[in-house]
Parts: sequence; C-alpha cells; structure tokens
Amino acid sequence: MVLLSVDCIIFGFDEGKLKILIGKRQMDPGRGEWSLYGGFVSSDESVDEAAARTLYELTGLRNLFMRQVGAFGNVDRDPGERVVSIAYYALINVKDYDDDLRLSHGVKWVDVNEIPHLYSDHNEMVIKARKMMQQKLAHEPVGFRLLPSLFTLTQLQNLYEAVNGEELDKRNFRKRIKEMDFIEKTELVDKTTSKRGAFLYRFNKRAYNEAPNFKI
Amino acid sequence: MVLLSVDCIIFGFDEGKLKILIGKRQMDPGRGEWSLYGGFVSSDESVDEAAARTLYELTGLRNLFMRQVGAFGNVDRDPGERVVSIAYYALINVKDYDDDLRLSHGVKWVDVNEIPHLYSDHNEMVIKARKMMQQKLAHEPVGFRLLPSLFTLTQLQNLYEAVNGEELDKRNFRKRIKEMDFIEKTELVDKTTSKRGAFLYRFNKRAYNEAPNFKI
DNA sequence: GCGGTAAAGTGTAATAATTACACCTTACCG
DNA sequence: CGGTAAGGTGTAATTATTACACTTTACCGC
Repeated sequence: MVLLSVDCIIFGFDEGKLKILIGKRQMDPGRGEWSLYGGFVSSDESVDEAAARTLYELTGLRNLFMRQVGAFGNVDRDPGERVVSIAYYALINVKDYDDDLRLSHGVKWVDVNEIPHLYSDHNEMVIKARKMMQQKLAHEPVGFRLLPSLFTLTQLQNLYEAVNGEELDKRNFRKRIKEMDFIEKTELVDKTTSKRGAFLYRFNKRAYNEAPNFKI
Repeated sequence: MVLLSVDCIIFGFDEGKLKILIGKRQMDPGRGEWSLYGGFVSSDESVDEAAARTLYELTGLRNLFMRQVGAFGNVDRDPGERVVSIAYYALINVKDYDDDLRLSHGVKWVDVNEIPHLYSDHNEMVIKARKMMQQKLAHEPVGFRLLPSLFTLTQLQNLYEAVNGEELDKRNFRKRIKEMDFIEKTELVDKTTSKRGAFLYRFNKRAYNEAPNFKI
C-alpha cells in the first residue's frame, strides 16, 4: 500500500540571503537527520489542503504563496514504508514568522547555498523547488511575498540578487522598476540601513491586475 | 485510504496539428466519458516507472520523452474511491505508433485546440501539460521527438507554429536554425510535399551536448 | 559646525537581439 | 513549355539590453 505525504520547502529572505527552513527529523527512520518539514495527506483533504495545513502547523501562517513542486515517488525513497511525497514550496516574510513558534518546532533558517545533506530525496526537492521559484519570481510579481509590505528598492534588488545568484546593475534594475506602475513609491522613508534614508515602495496588486506587465 | 494513479497526456504532431491521445473510459465511474489513458501505481514500482509502463502498454514504445506534470489530488476528483493522480506528458512521433495497437486500445488523436470535456479533472491536466511542454520546447531541443528522425525545415516550423499557436516568419526561423550546428542538413531530399523537394535535416544529440545553445 | 562616510539616487551611449519584409528557384504537371 | 506551389534566401529598422560614474543626503564623530 502506498502512503501519501507532503514536504515543504519554505523560502525566506533574511540578512540579504535566500534561506529555507529545515529541522532535525523527529521520527524513525532517519531520526536526527536534517529534513524538510512535512506531513501525511489525510483522506478528507486535498493534497493542496494538506500542504497548506502543514505550512500552517509549522508557521501559524495562512494564505501563503505556495506552489506544487511535484511528486517524488521512488520505491526506496523512504526506508520504512512506501511513501510517495508531493513537494510544495512556499514564500514567507521571515518577520511574519514568530520566533518562539519556530523554535518550538525545532526548525532553523539555512542559506540555500549551504544546505546540508537532507533526509531521503529532500535535497532533490529543494533543487527543483529552487529552480521553479527562481523561474516564478522572474516572470510573476511574487517576490514581494518574501519582503515586508513596505520595502526599499535596495532590499528588492538584494532579494533578486540572492534568488538569481548574480549581481544586478542598480541603474538598470531601477529603470525596470520604474516601468512597472504597480510598484508604487510611498512618501515613507526607511532609515534603518542608511543615514540618508531610502524611500519605501509597495506592491499594488490591483494595479498589477489591470496591467500585468511584470519583467525583471 | 488513498490510491495512486498516473495519467498520460501524449502529444503527437500530425497533419500540421498538435494532438493528444484520448479514449472512452472503460470502467466505472465515468464509463463512456472521454478520458486520458492512465493506470494505477503498484507498490513495487516508482511513480515514474508506472508512467513509463502505462505509456508502453498503450503505445508499445519505450524511452519516450516524458515529464511529470504534477499531482492532482482534490478529494472529490474521482467519484468512486479517493484517488490521487500524477499526470505525465510524453512526446511521440505519430508514425512510430502502430495503428492497430492504437485501435485495440480505442484511443484517438484529437487536436489540442478541440479537446472535448474529459473525465474528472483531466482537462486541467491537459492545460497544465500543454503549458509545460510549450515551455520545454521553447528552451530545449525536444521538439524533434514529435517528428521523424529526418525532417524538413517546413515541418519543423509547422511544428513550432502548432505548439505555440502562432505563425512564425520563415526567414527568421531558418536564420535561427542555421545558428544551431546540431541541427544538421543532410543531402537527402523529401519530395512528398513539393515538386521541388526539400532538404531533410537531422538533430545531432551528441553535437548538442557539446554546445547546448538551443533557442527558438 | 564641519569633514568624513556610506548608502541612495540618477541618464546616456554602445551593442546586441528581434522584427519586418519580397522575390527568385526549382521541378513537376497538364 | 507555361503554370503552379512549395523551397529557399538577406538586409535594414527597431527595440531591448548592457555597461558605466558621479552627485546627493543626513548622520556621526571630532
């Protein structure tokens, strides 16, 4: 008989780095190994719902941006029973995640470029999720889900640099942003990262829906 | 308990049109409805293997180009039992598929733009598969899997036009092809579609691997 | 109060990529 | 041997992308 589970690759952006949540596996087989957070699909919920529920259990957050990565179904991927797992990635704003709740689940943020060996095929899941989210962020305005609702252009640029693993030209980057009217400049200024202060911007979803022309 | 199945979106290119294989469902629930061809995942095979086996059962072909589309797991997607299905798409050269075998399975080719209502969530699967294969064909040289090993440039262009649903400029198209050394001109000529005859080309996989620069 | 500092902010020119476009060639057929 | 229908070919205009350096601002420390 085949069991169905979900595994979550949860992306966050912190300290200028793209990170994911991992924890030490609490059950056998593989107890103590680094692992993604997951759970089983129960018979009264869809697979998407199971993923959303699992994300909620871990983070206390709902309505996260979430996409399916795919099904991982090798026969021997789980040394115990036959388990097929559907991987999902999600984007969260790190500051929305209560630190005590995080600690109570024993998970931590690790740089996507420094991921240790993970349980079973979880490294594969992470690699595929990373590619998919990279692709997604390049073509749809969802990167904002990794930032506070108000953000500076430098933050946004740093985010894209971390996601794509390459530096961007500041002037060219800002030129592009300026072409997208749904990224709105506010009159608010953030002074935490410079003496001068930087204007805060906001993503206007409604405006985007009227003229969906995103391109970075 | 959750059952696991696979469903196949099998693309072929014929009469200048992109098509998929569908058949009338042979079992309840939904007997008689148009449907994708699928099968159950058994406990001694991976999900990928189950898809490959299912493709082989239907077409008699192995080593097809095949990619996972994703897991479809709504609770009520199958009116009978709880079945989660992993969809796969595959690319085949229509002429490799024996017509008697096809008829014996009661499946037929239908234009992707004229797909009838299909059983359960199969239409969704087709839509997602189509997007994914379109994306794939634009970025990797796998379109050849839909053509005979020798093909004319007109055939290749017609294929890409059918896949993308838009006409392409002949000169610009051929300019691009010429830049890709792994698409090799042979001295052979196809005379079936014109009096003059058209040179046949061939995809050289080895050459591609040495300089993988595909772009259409 | 003033010089140093460090991030914020700004425009233009060169290059590359993409698009638009029309006529000649060929070989068969009647 | 003229008509026909698909095969085959190049250039110029436009658009998109890249590269690049200095000024502004406000705080901090002296």
